[in-house]
Amino acid sequence: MDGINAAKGDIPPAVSLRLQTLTKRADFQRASRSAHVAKPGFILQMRRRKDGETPCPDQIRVGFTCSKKVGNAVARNRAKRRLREVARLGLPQAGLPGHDYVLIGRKNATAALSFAQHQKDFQHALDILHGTRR
RNA sequence: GCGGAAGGCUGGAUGACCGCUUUGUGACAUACGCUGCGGUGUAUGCAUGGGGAGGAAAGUCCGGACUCCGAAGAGUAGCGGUGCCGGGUAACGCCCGGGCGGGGUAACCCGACGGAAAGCGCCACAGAAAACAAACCGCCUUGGACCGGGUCGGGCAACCGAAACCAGCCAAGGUAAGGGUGAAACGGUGGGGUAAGAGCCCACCGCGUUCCUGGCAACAGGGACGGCACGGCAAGCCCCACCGGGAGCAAUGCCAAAUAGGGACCGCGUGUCGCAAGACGGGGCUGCUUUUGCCCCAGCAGGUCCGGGUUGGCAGCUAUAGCCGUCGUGGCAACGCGGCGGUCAGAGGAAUGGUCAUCCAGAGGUCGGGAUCUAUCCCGGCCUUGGACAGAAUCCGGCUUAUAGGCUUUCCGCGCAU
RNA sequence: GGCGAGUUGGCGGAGUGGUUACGCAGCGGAUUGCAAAUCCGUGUACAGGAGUUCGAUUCUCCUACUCGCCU
Repeated sequence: MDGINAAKGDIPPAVSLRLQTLTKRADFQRASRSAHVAKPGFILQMRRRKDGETPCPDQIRVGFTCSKKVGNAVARNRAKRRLREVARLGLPQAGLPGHDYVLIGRKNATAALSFAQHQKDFQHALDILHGTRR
């Protein structure tokens, strides 16, 4: 273990409430094979990580992605920014530790729907995935 | 006032709450490293201050900087590019000025704009002929034969004979004016000339050669001569002039981690003198040659491939061929030179934002008023709607492509008034 | 991000400056008691836009889309 990775592993538990961003293609592919909920503005996927997969087992990780169907680079980046804001405001309180979440942007709707509607849909989708609502 | 032409600038504004990234400061907290135990370095958090997308950031079409390939020097073969002339520039296929050709009433716009008498190739169909010209029809002359018409003679007539007048036929020759075609037909128009014709001759135009004048040049103007000889295509091959070594920041260098530090093949190769330093010689180094240079000469180093591992971090990485503003100066201009002031994103699955409110452009509807022959236009109120193209990825200079609108300068044509 | 290649009927796939082959599929007919196989016939294409040329699928430029390689 090098010094940098060792330092990350010793971070106190309070810091793990922060969201970490998914970057690896493999993580996205694993998430796509697990449970998902579709909303007009986005698709939410959730996966429980196996033990020992990351140094910090209680961390919530989240990823954002948009296919080329969403539009050009400006449209894709705008969709990802809005989804990132939704996750930043809602996920640290409502998310379960040790899980990976992936938000997928959809054509037109992600940019067009109101922000309050997105937040409502996000909470609803989380409730379904966590099993507290059918 | 209407219609146009050429540029330049701009590319929503303000506020509130919540965030991201970079950087300065702190003597604050946590972790780790070093320690001479005084400290010090790095990372993270916290507090506070500053910076944070474009005119095209795009396409990757050109030119460079930079890095590696052998130090990127010279010549040459091949390949690729550029292509009127002069200037600007680090350089360019870019920009400016000029020439020539084409378009437009004009302002102005457009042009891959060297060479087709160096050579090869192609020109389908149609047409007589598609490239050193030739001669199918036609026109003309001469000769022959005498079927037809006409003429003449004989005969009442049928008919017979003569001459070679007309048309046709055959042969020899002249000619290229005319000929359906085609993208393109071997100078054009007019006159003379001729058997018919023809640059055969003349005038003008076009073309070519040569001389003079102006211009740095492209080229322009004028004179003399020639007498048609020279079709098109070079974004077909090619010739001429000039330019270019190849690859690209996922280049390249360093650190850490991890695996079995593994296997196969190729190339070079055992030199001489000297105690040594070194010298000589041999071999290798981008298609080839050459100059200098580098490496090797006893087992080290080099190359290719296979198998396995990693998919991390740091540098390169953002400011100088700088750029921006302003003043002076040289130049028709592009641009150059000098002074002063300012300094301008550096992310890395990728920040530069999210939400809300108000305002300003804009569009639509409606109401009221005014102008006008009408179409319509102007002013004010209310409601609704609504923001073009588009996101840095090593960095610069260009080109090209996409783009709702708004502001502004100069010029041209027409109409009206003076 | 950088570099390179391609686009021809419904599908695959040649081609070249002068009317775009061929195979499979589709449709119609023949054959058969009915089908399959076989035979005959038939329709449908040069990614889009400019330029060069008498003429462009081909040559040149721009635009759009697709695919591959490089850490």
